[in-house]
Amino acid sequence: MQIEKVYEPQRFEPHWARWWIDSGVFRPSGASERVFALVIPPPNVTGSLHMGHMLEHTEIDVTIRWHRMRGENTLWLPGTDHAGIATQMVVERKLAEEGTDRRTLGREEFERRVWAWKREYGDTIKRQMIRLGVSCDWGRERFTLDPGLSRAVREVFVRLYEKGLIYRGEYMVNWCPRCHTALSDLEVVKEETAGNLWHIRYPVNGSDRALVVATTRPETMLGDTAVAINPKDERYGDAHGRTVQLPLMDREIPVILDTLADPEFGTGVVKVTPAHDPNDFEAGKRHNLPKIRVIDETGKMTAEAGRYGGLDRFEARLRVVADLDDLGLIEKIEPYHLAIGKCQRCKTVVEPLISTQWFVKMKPLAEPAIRAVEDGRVQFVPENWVKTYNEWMYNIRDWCISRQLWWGHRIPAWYCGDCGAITVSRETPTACVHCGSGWLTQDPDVLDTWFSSALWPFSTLGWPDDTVDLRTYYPTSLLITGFDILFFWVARMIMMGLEFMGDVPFRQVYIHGLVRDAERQKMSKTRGNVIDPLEVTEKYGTDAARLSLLLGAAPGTDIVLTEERMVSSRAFANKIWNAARFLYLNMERSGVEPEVRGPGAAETLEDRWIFSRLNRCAEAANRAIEQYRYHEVAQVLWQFVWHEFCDWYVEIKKLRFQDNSGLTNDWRNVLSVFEMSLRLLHPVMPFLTEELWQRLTPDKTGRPVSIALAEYPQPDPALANETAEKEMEILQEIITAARNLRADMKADPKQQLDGTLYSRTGALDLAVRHIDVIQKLANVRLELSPGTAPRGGGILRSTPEFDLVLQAPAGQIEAQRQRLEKEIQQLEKVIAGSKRQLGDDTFLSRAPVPVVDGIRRKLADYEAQLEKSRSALEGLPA
RNA sequence: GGGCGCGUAGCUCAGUUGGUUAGAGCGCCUGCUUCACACGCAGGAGGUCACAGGUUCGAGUCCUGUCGCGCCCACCA
Repeated sequence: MQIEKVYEPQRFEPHWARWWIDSGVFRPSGASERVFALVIPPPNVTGSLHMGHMLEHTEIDVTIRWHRMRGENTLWLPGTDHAGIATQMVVERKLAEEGTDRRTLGREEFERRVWAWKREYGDTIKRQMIRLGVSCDWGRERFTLDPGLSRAVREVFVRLYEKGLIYRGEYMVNWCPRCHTALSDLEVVKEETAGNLWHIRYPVNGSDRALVVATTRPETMLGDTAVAINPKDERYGDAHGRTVQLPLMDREIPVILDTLADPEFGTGVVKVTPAHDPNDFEAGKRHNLPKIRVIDETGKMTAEAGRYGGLDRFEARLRVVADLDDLGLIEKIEPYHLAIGKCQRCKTVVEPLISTQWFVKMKPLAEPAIRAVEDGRVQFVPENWVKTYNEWMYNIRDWCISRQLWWGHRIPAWYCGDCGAITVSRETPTACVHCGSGWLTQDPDVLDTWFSSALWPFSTLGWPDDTVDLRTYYPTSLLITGFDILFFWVARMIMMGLEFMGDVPFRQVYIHGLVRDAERQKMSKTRGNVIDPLEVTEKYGTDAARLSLLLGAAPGTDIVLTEERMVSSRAFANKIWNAARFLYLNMERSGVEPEVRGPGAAETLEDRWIFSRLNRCAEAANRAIEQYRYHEVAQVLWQFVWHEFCDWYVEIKKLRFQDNSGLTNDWRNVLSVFEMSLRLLHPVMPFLTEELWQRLTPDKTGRPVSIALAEYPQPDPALANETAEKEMEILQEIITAARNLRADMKADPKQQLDGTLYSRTGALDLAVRHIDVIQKLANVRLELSPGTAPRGGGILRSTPEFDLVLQAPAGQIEAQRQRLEKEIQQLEKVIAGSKRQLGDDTFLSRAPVPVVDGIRRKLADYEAQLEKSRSALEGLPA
């Protein structure tokens, strides 16, 4: 058998990757357990894969594999970033045709091309989406891809509309002048920016005085239709009922009394621009003020802005300020920090504009969703996300769902050219429902993508039809996702699920951390600080990348991902690989077939021990996955495989193997433990374990075709063996003590040292039985003697169980002296601590008995140990 | 302004319900090319658990406050 010295993941992953993906979309029948998850982008669509996805998919994948290996059927619902994934597929293919490596392009250029290709290859994209089983309705292009989802979207829209929960209204919306679309509140990101607060004088008509208003956006003054003061603000009593002259526009506008003005802030006087500020808009409604739009959809000043018309809004600001300054109307300018809203997608400064849009009334939908979480029908892991969820749900605002984009589900509303009324309909209407006219035009807008995403848990199962899938799989059991889309998606799925299915969409929501880079920055495509999964999986292997992510994935914490971590994960993969290499090569040498026949009799201590440890490991791993403690899974397996199986078990077994010995019990047990370890590891490191498992069992008859379908090891009380664990522990202590002494005296590793092991306990008998193991692993030759070590016999290390004395080469006792002195110091410290506790009556009376007993026992050990160390120190030659 | 979270070894982080001398990986130091693995083996150094109080027989763990950091939400011009 040829096995490479170093594990080269690239050689094995592509083959299994294909299987991995295919296996994902498998539909069980009569499922008992359901898993609800996002699609894992196929490896050939890596363009859309980033570390955040990878973490999410890894956690999902671990969970799915675990369930499947436990014989529980899973349904994995492929999910939602259809357009993104499909586009990336096209782009990847296009690049491959061109022979361009996407990594040489750079993010920006890549994104640019994605957008270009999106338009150019729209048709191909749609076909690809069909292949992926995803769906999208390309609104502006007027054809429908997936009748299912489109139908569900229209159904929901119509039902909500008929219930009065969807309405069309003129409101202030967040408008992106670059994307030319309205945005929901959530799509606006606030950015702290240094700006100015301009104080502008507005002369009061029929009076000498002027009202000074403070504003951060002077250009909007062109659209002012009032000036507000607080009714309680005594400073401006004389201005009540008067008007002011709006500078630059020479318009007379009223002074209104409104709580909009906060006497504490600025001058206490506010300019009111109902067309360009949400607060002013509300105030304008209260006072029936005209709304003058001075900025248009492209961010340019309108004709209403007089001589500033046509100017860019930022240019206009400079001109307005300059002109006001010329007129001597600038009272002062103070620097001011403000949060400017920007478009999440393109970072353009958002412009609040009055516009007619479609909205969903959220309060009636939010209330049942709040209750569902409160009474535990939906459970968050970790639980503290409930607070965040509630915070948002209790303060929820109506949701602007119409978008002026060219992709998306088109709004099923038609306007009548004759009577102007709206017809909302599931099917394309032939006549206006109000006047019967046939002159109908569909609303050109499309829906927010999150609108259809919110329907995903049931639309993917066939809703609105009453399908078997729907009845079987709704509600699903688990959603794994990031908190960044808690509001965008999770909350809305819960609301829609309750509204249309009458039940929650999922029982549990596991919320993972965000992936951050070494500088603690959130990794995101737009920020450009991503570690490219393509690169790292190629460099370190997908298994190593997965393991690195999992090791950091403690619930409730973010993940800092560094290359160092992947280096060590790769080392672990290599360690497993080489353990296998050792086993397989030795099997050949021994004439053993590389297959597993199940464990043989556990005749030796190390066998009883490793089975007991394996059992504990299985127990911990199962529990950890069940509780979504992925970091613990990884850690527990790492510890067991490396530091128990490799470091001790295999090392001991080396002494047992002889050439051509055939299939001994030793072999059967080693292989059995290794094979079970592979199965335990499989969800965490699928490729490596699959490859090794296949090599281990070349004859597949009677076995699952893949390790992914093999049984996940479950804890078995019959394997637990306290005695073996305790004995092995002492054996390890003896060996470690000997190695310690060797290191202290700087012994040549090749030189076998003589010594004596003294013991009055079972350790002596243990040592007698395992003297070969001790002598080989520590490279010493020991005599065994009952009793305790005599003074001055050599250098010593002792435990409550035994004293080990080695003959020190001359001149190497100084290290021993220092070590003993330090040890004595430490012991004195802990003895003092224990004594203090045991001397305290309240402690004795209140602490539980086992705790007190434990400390008593420990104190006795410490004291015995101290005695030995002191005596050893005194026994050292001066 | 409101809410959430974090501050533990040089670095990145664990530490389930308070209970023996606080852990891991990386890095560092010492010694080893021992025929599975230098992506390795053996050994080692390194922490007043941010600070100050409090509860308790006992606090890294619970409570209060302070300082520092991060995130989310919010219509104060």
